[in-house]
Amino acid sequence: MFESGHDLTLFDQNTKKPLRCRVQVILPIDRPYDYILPYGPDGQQINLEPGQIVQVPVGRRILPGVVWDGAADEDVPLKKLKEIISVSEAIPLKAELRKFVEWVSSYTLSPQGSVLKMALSVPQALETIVGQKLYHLVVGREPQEGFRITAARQRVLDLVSDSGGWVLGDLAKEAAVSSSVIKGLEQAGLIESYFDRPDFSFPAPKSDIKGPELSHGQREAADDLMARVREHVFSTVLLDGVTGSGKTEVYFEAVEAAMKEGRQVLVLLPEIALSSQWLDRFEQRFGVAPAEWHSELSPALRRKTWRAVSEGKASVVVGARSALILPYDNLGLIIVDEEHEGSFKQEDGVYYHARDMAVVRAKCCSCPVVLASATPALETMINVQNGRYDRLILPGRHGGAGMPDVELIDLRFDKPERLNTGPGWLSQALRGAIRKTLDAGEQAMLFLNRRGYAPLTLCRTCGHRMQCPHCTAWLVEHRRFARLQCHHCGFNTALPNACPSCAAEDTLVACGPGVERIVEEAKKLFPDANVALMASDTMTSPAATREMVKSIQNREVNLLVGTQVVAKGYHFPYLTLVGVVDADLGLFGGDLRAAERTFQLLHQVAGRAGRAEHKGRVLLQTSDPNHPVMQTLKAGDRDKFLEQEAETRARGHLPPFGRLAAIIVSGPDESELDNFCASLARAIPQIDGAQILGPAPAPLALLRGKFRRRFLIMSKRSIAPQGIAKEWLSRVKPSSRIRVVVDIDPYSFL
DNA sequence: AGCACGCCGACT
DNA sequence: GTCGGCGTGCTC
Repeated sequence: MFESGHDLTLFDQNTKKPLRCRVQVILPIDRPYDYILPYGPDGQQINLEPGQIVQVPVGRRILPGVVWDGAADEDVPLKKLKEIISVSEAIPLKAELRKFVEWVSSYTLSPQGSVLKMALSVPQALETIVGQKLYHLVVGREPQEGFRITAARQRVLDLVSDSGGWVLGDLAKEAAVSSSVIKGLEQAGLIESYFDRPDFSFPAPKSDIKGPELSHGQREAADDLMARVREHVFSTVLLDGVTGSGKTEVYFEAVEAAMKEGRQVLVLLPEIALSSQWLDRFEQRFGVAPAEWHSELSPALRRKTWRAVSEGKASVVVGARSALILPYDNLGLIIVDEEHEGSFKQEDGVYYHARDMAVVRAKCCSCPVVLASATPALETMINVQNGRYDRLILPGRHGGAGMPDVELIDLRFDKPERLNTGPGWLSQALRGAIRKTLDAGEQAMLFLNRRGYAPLTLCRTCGHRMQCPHCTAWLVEHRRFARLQCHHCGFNTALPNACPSCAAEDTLVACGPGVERIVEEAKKLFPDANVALMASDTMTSPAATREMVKSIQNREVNLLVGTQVVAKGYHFPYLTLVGVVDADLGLFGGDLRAAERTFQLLHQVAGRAGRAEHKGRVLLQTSDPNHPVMQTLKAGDRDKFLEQEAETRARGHLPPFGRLAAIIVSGPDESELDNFCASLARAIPQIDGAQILGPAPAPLALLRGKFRRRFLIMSKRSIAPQGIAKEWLSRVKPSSRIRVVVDIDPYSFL
């Protein structure tokens, strides 16, 4: 395009060709495009360095992009080329981040532009930041002849004589004048305006605050971490310690060491929304709040944080997985807390596991990464065993409280514990234990990882089951709202009076328990108790959560019913009994990590019992008491569980002893989908050390109105499934109505 | 991801 | 005869 008006200077003096460079734009495209370098005021082209952030025309839009490494392709015809529109004042992306983007892209099989888009997720941060126009007094200036200081003008002058600057609107309002009065004063030179470039820095954490006294074991671990931080070399270390062993205090020492080195720290947490307690602890330790990074941030705060991170003005960032790809100025330490948490796996857009990518990021930055957990993922433990990761073990519980006793309540029909009076979900044994706990003035908690009142509603007359119209899933009754809800797509409908199938009235019955139903039963059984419900839909705001936690901590509530949100690190010092209503719940569904997740969750829930001077007691209601998960929970033997789980996985060549990639094919037309899957199946390659299963209907065969099928690539550890997937899928072209996504290292089997 | 181009049904 | 549905393909 020659519309730029630079016809005379468009060509380089020597080659007579305009200079070009490669720019990766934030489109789902996996290679950079070529662009003509921009022209300076002197008509000369301005050379740009890799990493510089630019705005470029793409089609008929203008998009951000990044100047990429490597030479432009001189074969692209000149008439196709467009000129770079502008260069952002933001700091160029470092080589280490560009490498990381390339790595994530090739590992996840996502287009490079999609990965880059996550790094440039704040378009406002790339623009030139002007700031607010502020007015202040010109000191010592006398009004010119004929310029009268009226009462209105005087009010303005009185206000602007203070030290700060005034925004036009505020000043006019406060002085009760119109903006023309202010403009007039500016014209007369009595006041002047300036642009206040906002300060994007976060207050530096104070490192002079003395941390808590560490035990000998904690001190040793902390010293090890601090030494790693000072070395500036990549290493991965598992910080392994039970709940209450002080993992946070230990890694805070490493955080402090990094700050003293002048380097930034990233702390990844699984659920930032639920971590107000974490933030409080940080503030206590370091005197200031850290920079936060998660989806709830306001646009203004996002911009400020992005800039501060890239300019090294935020020394500690706490965030969800997306904080991993921010443009750090000098990252010196990454901490992944609760590293076993499944929510670190992102499953939309770019499918990546933040824990594993954190290790790669640390490698790119030559810094240590700390994985902290009381129940490490099997993957992590195996990496410790084969020497890829180091491990620091924190001894025992802090403050002397022992681990709680775990007992199993056998729910099988012939067992006496099951007997109870009337219908209900709480066995006689559990009821008795709750009674005793309440009578002793202590707190009890009932755990059931299922929201709502009942997971299934059916018609007593015709047997019709209330199902989501968009998903293969039952609708869950939420009695508090008299509604039926789909927990997969959010579909929501009023609980009908009559059966939608046979029109019989008042025949719909709730089947199975959800937490709301447990609350109902608990209130009936223990009318004297103060029962409270803690679930994600009752903790809608941080304030509501704080309120709830407070009412438990000061014992207004003595019988708590909760879903997995109660497992997340709250301290309830008077809680001595935990009853798990259905310990087997997570074991179903053919998920390869079902046992592991159940163990982790129940272990964590069990850890809620008995933290202060009182010993805790945990009762697990199970129909499968001989299951390894139940047996190892009872024995309190985490490593035994991991050992058994490792054996099971090794036998099935499952991760981490083999590799998996899921291919999810979806579309609105079922027969078209099946046809495509058949042609994919015909093209399945024969590869030594790998096999491809499928197509199988994905467990949620219908999700959000789309039909889904699934293939699974299983390969030996030595073979990367990425290559297989790429080669195989490239041979069968889907129609545009069919979507194919590749999920490397899948976690969710939905 | 957008956005335009392109080819078949209900309308001013 | 056109307006507009969304299927298809491209973006340096």
